[in-house]
Amino acid sequence: MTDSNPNASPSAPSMPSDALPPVEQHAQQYATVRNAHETELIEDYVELIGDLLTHRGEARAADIANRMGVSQATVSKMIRRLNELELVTSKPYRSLFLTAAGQEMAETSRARHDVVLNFLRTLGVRDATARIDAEGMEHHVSDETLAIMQRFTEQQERR
Amino acid sequence: MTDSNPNASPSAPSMPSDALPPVEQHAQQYATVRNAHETELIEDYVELIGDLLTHRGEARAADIANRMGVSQATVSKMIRRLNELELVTSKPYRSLFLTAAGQEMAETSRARHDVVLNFLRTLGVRDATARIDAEGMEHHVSDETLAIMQRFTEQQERR
DNA sequence: CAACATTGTTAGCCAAGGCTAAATTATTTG
DNA sequence: CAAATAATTTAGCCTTGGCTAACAATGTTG
Ligand SMILES: [Mn+2]
Ligand SMILES: [Mn+2]
Ligand SMILES: [Mn+2]
Ligand SMILES: [Mn+2]
Repeated sequence: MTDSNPNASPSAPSMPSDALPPVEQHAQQYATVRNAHETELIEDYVELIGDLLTHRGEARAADIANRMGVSQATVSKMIRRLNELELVTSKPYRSLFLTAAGQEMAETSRARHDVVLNFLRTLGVRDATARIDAEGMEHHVSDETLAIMQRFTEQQERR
Repeated sequence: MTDSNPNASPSAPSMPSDALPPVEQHAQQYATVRNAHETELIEDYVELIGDLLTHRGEARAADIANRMGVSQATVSKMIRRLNELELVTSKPYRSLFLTAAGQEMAETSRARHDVVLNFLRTLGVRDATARIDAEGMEHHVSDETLAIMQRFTEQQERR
């Protein structure tokens, strides 16, 4: 064992480079990221389908492909997966709809996405940049951080 | 074409849900995320190897496996890839080292990681949470946002 | 220094998420 | 209403990043 660091949580406010965290904590960091990556594409699809239903009244595979910037074949395959996960219902050649579980996921994801996006805007990030960053960041923001972002945004607005 | 939205950039400060962005911009959001996901694991490995070299003097496959929370076989395969990308040099059964390109990537990634981590701490996120969130967020933060985070952190410290 | 423990590699498997090309099914229109 | 067009699905391919099990090399120690 080359490595054994029982304890190290220096919260010095701005040191250039902290000591390595304890092995278990470090592994947990990466595990959480791997976990987020398993669900984030699913969340983005469900969120997008919800948005299309809200703003366009229907969610067609071709629209999803255009908005995702991905081939129709890729979308078709993903729709099969969403179906198996019982997040959407679909009849061939018809608009998609969200199941109850799908709607819940869509709302949660949308709310989280909006908090992150508005937080970035409030910080002063340009809109186009904020949208790009929020699309990736949203999946890696804990509830704790999300609440802080929300509070921050509200406080800034109240001025 | 069911979908055609020429222009929509409402920067209203906290509307519940914005209109859909134009298709091309929307597709660009997802494309940027897909792109980040292609490089982020590589960055995390290189960053970790750099950190192990700095803090431990050597970077062994077993340590990486423990810290990443992943099997040794997975690490072994990834090392082959890092070799092919000429980011590390390795002789079998010896510590890894970073090439010049690898060192540069390690430093860039580490700096970015630290900015995000310290920003979250400054916001008031608990250390363990901040570490987890930073590990995922770092790969989805634009240079623009990074600069703003850095400035914010420095301003808060100067009080 | 031989046995045991640790470390590293290889082989072979799997699922996810891309792609292109071809086939199928609606929809629109002359 | 038949033909052309558009939308969707399927088939088959690829890369990435996991895994386990078996094997190989190195290190440690009685
Ligand atoms: Mn997203
Ligand atoms: Mn990371
Ligand atoms: Mn990192
Ligand atoms: Mn990510």
